Amino acid sequence: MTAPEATPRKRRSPEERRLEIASAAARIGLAEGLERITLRRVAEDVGVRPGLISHYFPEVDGLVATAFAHAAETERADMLAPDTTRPPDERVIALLDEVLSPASADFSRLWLNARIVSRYNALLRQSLAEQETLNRELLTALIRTGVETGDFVCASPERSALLILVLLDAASTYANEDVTEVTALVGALLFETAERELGLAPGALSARSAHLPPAAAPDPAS
Amino acid sequence: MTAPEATPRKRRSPEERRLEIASAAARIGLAEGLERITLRRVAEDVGVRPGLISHYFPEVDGLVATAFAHAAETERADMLAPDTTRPPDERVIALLDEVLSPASADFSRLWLNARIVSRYNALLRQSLAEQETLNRELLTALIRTGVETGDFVCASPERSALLILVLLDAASTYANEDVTEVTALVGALLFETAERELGLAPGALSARSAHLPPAAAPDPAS
DNA sequence: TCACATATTGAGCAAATGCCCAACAAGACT
DNA sequence: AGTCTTGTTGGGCATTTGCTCAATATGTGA
Repeated sequence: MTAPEATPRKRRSPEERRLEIASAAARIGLAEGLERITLRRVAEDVGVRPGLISHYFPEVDGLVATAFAHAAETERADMLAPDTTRPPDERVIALLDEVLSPASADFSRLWLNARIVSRYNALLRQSLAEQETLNRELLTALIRTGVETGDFVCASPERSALLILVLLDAASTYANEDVTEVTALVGALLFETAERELGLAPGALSARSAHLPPAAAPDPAS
Repeated sequence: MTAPEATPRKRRSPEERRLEIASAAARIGLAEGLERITLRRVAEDVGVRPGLISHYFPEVDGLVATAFAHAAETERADMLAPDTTRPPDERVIALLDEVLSPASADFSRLWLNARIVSRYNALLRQSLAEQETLNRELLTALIRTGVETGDFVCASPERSALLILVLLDAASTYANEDVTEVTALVGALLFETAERELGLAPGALSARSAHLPPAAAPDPAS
């Protein structure tokens, strides 16, 4: 049925091709898992012969690491890009909402996946550490900005950034299953914790959450 | 150097052999990852030919699922076994301490690992869901007991159990890296959250934690 | 228009994995 | 001791994977 479809050989600049391969690999890793990034699978997606993939990435481990980095950068550009046009609190809300949204389930899974695979892949391990650091630095910077503008009150932005990032991970650990229940629960805790860490009144963030967890009614009186 | 070491053929009862294989697979999965559970690898550990593994587990997926279940049951027996001899609060503290301890890093990793691999392994997916449910039920029961004895005040034990379990996952997500910082941070949040969920005074649990996070000084006044 | 640098292919090797099955022998039973 | 059930082996086949390398042809520059 499906003819082998021998496309006429197409020649590209090394940089262009490298990027094309990395993108394809990132797409596969994101949609199907990092384990599915194989020479032949990527080659097929790019419309090229497996040998060419090896030519640009002498070892698959490097390709996987690059693919992860590529995806992580894409995600970061979406969620943590320095953006001076919006107030810090609004940016924090957007970040939390984004990660809690089902739309980012693939990215959440990818991070988990990377943590597991990095056990056997030193390059990926390094890439993971770098991306983690970058995210933490950007969130720290965002919190610092908020402190400077007077929006936040926070003794240790690095500490708070880490705590929030870990909780974001937690919220997405169950990215496989019916997330609704877990998301709602952890989402509430996440907003609550963020508010506390950033010196905000309860509800200051969660009340303006688009994705807002059902009834985040803080009820201190039992 | 290493002679093939042809051990004299040893015959066992099916149940015994099955358990032996499952244990070996669990050990491998725990120490090196579920991806390392292969017919030949397990056979080598058991001291048997690969064909025999196939005989007891017609498909590797089933063996992996069984191995995970085996490990999860072992862990549960250690941390969540019904135990009427100790008061509920003490048992909760022991649970949190246990998971935060570096000694349980392998188990934490295994759960993450299972979540990832279950994407390609339907049997493992089912096993994972079962083990999750069992853990949640046991923790729910523990909280219920605490409510009955008057130790805890908790509107929804199921809800609280889930939240605590998710946070435990979060604490161990970074089981690969230098956990110290993350563990301390999330550990503090974990105890704090548990205390809130169970209607306890701040510090009621954390103050008695053996593994206790450094300075869990609740400081409501900024 | 033609040559040339090099991006790309085609073919293949070695290793690892899952799975199958006929033959073998350990140990229980008579 | 001999028999017979069945746990166990040995060998092998089909796939998939990473990687190599000489040969090919594309598109640029002379």
